[in-house]
Amino acid sequence: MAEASGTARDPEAVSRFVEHFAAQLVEAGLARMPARVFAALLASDAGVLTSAELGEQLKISPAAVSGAVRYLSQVHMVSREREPGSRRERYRVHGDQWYEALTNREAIIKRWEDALREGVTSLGAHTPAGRRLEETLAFFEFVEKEVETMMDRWRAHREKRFGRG
Amino acid sequence: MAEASGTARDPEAVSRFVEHFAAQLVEAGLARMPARVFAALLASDAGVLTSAELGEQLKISPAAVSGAVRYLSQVHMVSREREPGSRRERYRVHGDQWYEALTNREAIIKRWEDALREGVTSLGAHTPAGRRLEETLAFFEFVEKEVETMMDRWRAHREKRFGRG
DNA sequence: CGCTTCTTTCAGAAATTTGTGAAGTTAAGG
DNA sequence: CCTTAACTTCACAAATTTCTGAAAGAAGCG
Repeated sequence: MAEASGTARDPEAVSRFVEHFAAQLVEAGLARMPARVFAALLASDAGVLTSAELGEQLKISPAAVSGAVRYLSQVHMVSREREPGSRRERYRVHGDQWYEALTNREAIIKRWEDALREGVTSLGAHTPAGRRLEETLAFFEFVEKEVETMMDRWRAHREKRFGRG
Repeated sequence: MAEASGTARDPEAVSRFVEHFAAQLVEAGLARMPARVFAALLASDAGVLTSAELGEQLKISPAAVSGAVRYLSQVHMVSREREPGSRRERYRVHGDQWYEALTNREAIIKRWEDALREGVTSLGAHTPAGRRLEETLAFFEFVEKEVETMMDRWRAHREKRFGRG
């Protein structure tokens, strides 16, 4: 079907993957443009693309690219680089760092925990509702700890299977 | 401020918690009405509320309640019960089952994995992009396994700390 | 069986979100 | 410094989502 050999990539095959994977990300709650930009980076051979390349490949305006990458770098799913001696900006998925970011819903979990703690206090720790909130809180605290050790195990697993990036 | 003793609950304190916690859930990607309904259930003493109670407490129409609980039970965050000999429906957060549901983004992860596998094939497993997708896939497969054992550990931890529900 | 009470469905108004074009800003390179 | 290439910001039009009121659909109870 596609001439998958040598150096040329089939842009259609790439696009199919990008749109399909982006759709899954959208379903999981990511906004559309960030999802598409991220998928495009993930599917690029170098793991790096310029704004212009992103805009062209995804058929979106510079403004849309700008908004998407701003979001993505805020949540550390991509990093931006200035290619020296040029005003072109480049965006990169960093193999490692992005799924670390995924599990780093930490900021979010922390806020859940804060809200729950407040609830326990204001509803009363000795009430049934208070106790339910307390248990929920305990769950998140537990998960938080576990995720940390899980990522350690992943890094070990990864190195064994793929070598040090 | 609130008469937090005895039996009466301060509706304002409850509402404050409900809206605050719901806001966090919304930020994490949940739709507004499901978030509010869920928070209300979580903050209720019995862990159970009828449609009418939800509508009244949250100042929303029966239609909105209906839509929210349909979604919530689809993703197993609440269960619905028919109180026998009445056409009142009741909705419950089940202590245990709901955070199991939270970690059961399984369906979603599975679809991510499918999309990634497709990408590996169509971009070529030997290409740089293909290899990146492969590693990402490996990460999700790893997480999937880990989450399972984590939930086992949680159940043990929970029982020790809170007793069997 | 019909009445009544509760829930669901549906069409549409209102609010929100999204993506664009155009103007504005920054910095490289003469 | 001035020009120019690149990115960003902003206001707005379009698309989408959200919630409601109203009508239709179940199911207990007489």
